[in-house]
Amino acid sequence: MSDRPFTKVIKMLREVGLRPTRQRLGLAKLLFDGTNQHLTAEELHKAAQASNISVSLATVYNTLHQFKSAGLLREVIVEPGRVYFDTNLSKHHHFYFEQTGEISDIPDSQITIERLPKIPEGTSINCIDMVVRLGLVRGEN
Amino acid sequence: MSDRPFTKVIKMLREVGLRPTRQRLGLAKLLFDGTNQHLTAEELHKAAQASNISVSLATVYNTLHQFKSAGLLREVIVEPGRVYFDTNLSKHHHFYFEQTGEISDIPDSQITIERLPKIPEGTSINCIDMVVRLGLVRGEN
DNA sequence: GTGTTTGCAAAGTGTTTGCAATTTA
DNA sequence: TAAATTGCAAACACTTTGCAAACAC
Repeated sequence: MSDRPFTKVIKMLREVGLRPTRQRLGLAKLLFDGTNQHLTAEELHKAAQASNISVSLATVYNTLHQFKSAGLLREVIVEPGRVYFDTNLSKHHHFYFEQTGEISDIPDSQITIERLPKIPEGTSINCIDMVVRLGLVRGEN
Repeated sequence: MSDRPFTKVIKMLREVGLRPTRQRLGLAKLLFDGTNQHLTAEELHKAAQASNISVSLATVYNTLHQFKSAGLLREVIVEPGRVYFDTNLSKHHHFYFEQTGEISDIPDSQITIERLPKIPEGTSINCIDMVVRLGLVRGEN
């Protein structure tokens, strides 16, 4: 850690037009640590508490949506009633472990969508989300 | 309509071990009319009311899950906080119209997943869900 | 100082559940 | 009659919102 550990994050936030408040800096530091993460708002809130970053759950929700709108995060929907936010912005798809609720990335190099369907006139593709749902072999548990 | 319009549906329900109650028959008739449908519980409940099929929303939820467990329906998740049920049981993927919240089927013949990713040891693929999210061209609205 | 952001608590949305009354076989 | 099913209302999980206080520039 340098003596100005927030410099990069501050810059990142300014670039997308968000004021670098204490809460945003704390959350950004947890999120953009260089690893690919898939977190719900509650998980991030707990992680923040564990790191002594004082921030309310409502602010975590707001911040996640601001980061998403700013293009710093992607939303992943695999389960009813729960939204994951993904720090990996590159083209990729997801494994979803149905037993545990865990999500992990599938590198784009490991999967190929060969033919794309004709899309209705007047529409354009925003994105293609693929989820490979995994269970345990032979009904183990 | 024959004079025994429920014969097929009764048989279908018995085959999956569900008693053919008035509510299930009514909902099944709406769902399995030969077309591919993508309905939420609320939508089905409204459709039932419109057809003078008296059934509570709680029963619609229960019935949809029973039909799903019985393999008569598939669940489609494209949006946080809303579950669609799909009457098309054949292999296929979905278009999702982000403006309207509508879902439509992509025939499996129009799309191909070429290489499948290596899946973690001890797991098996339950299913692969692909959602092609569509917007309007050129930011029209 | 001015506009932005935060945090709380309340409200909202879609879904599930407990249980008594009803229905099915 | 025994077991399954229904419907209501309450509970639920997750998320959003209104607004006064706190903060950033």
